[in-house]
Amino acid sequence: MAENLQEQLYQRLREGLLAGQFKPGERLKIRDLAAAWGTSPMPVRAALQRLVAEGALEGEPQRSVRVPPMTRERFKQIFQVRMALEGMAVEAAAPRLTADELEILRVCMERMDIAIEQRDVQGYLNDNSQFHRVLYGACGNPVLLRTIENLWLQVGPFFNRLFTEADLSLRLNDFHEDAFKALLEGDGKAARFAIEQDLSYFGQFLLNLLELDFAQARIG
Amino acid sequence: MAENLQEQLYQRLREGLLAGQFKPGERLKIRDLAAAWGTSPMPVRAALQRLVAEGALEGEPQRSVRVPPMTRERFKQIFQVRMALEGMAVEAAAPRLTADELEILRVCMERMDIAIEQRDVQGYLNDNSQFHRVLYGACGNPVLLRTIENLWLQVGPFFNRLFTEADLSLRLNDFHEDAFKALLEGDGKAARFAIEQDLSYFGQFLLNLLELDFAQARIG
DNA sequence: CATCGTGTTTTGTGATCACAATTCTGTCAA
DNA sequence: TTGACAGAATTGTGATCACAAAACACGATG
Repeated sequence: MAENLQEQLYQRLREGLLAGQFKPGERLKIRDLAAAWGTSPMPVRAALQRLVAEGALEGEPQRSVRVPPMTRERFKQIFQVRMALEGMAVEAAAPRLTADELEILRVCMERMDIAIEQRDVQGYLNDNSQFHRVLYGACGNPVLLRTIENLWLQVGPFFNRLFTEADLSLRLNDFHEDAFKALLEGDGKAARFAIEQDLSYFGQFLLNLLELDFAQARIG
Repeated sequence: MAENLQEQLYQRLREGLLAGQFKPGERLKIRDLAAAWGTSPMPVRAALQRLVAEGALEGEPQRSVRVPPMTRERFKQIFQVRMALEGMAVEAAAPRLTADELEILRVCMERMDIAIEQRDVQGYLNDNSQFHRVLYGACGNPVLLRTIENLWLQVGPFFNRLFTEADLSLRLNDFHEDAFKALLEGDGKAARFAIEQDLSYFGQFLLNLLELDFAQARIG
């Protein structure tokens, strides 16, 4: 249980980022976090620097690290890479998925349906995350997996923040089902296509939310 | 000139890695490097941790950081991702290349021809690196660019080490010329295809060298 | 001769301190 | 009211030290 202190703090920060607990543009100060966690500044510094190296945070020398604000451009840039890599991961995973993993995917889909019905945003996002994570995890390529996780970390801070229950729509789960059927038949190409459609649909959704957010920022 | 100390050390280590100055499996010890550079262990630690976060070095908790040994599997994994991302970068760069950048590419090709003729391995690798770097740099997607650079950093330590003058072949520059012609005509698809062939050819070459290296290790 | 165990050294990790660069705050001048 | 500027407070960076875990060397034991 007792790992490295800096590793623990890294995990906490990472989860916080993925959960959207930090506002884009917000500056994370070493001493503040150290005081909050009750540690010395040292492991906090290490954890922050690691996140900067991974692209999850941005920091100029001699200046406070901050959560990178999301722009249309950056979102599109990340999206383009995600599309290529996650598509590739699905296609590679298709012939390698075990029965257990398929079962997990099925359960995730069930729970997403329920979450949508109950308008439980947090639950939906969690299961959506797990669905994709399990799927990509079976691709057999750790380098690819790691790169994908990095990209998720870069979009996480903003989309968990913007996505509200008003945006929950049954359509969101359709592509998961398409992908699942294709995977059952071992059709990698079709699964890839379905996931790419999922990303595309979800991505367009988020892009709209981002525009709305900009508009609101201009007013308020 | 005087940036962050840890940034400077990071750059030095990075260059050293790309130049193949460190053997795969070699362990980099904080105090040793600090003594060698004449600094305190602190900025060295930060630089090493950054490289670990980028995947260029590997380190388990409470253990020395080391240069990851290259295996067939890992090489294929990295290669698969490189193929997708570098191909995408070329296609995106094709309509954006300026006349200046095209000129740089042309000069790189010229110099590679000369380097091959003179059996200047180091010169060839430098220009090859610059050729690809300039090409990808024009893709207009910083996220993509950063990811590609990370992957280069992961293969760098081993291929600059294994590639010797015996392996210099004129064929190596053919695909660059194909790509260049396609770029002049603004044909992104063709340029992508040429670069993918280049990667494929070069990658197969390196894979063979890797096998030879394994065989030698088994004997010697 | 091989293998395990023990004591020593090495090495990463975290805390504390010193310093310089940045950021903040309040005041003055246009 | 707005802008710049000087002082103070904040904050990242690097050095030094303390400690525990890992790596190592060497002798005991089968």
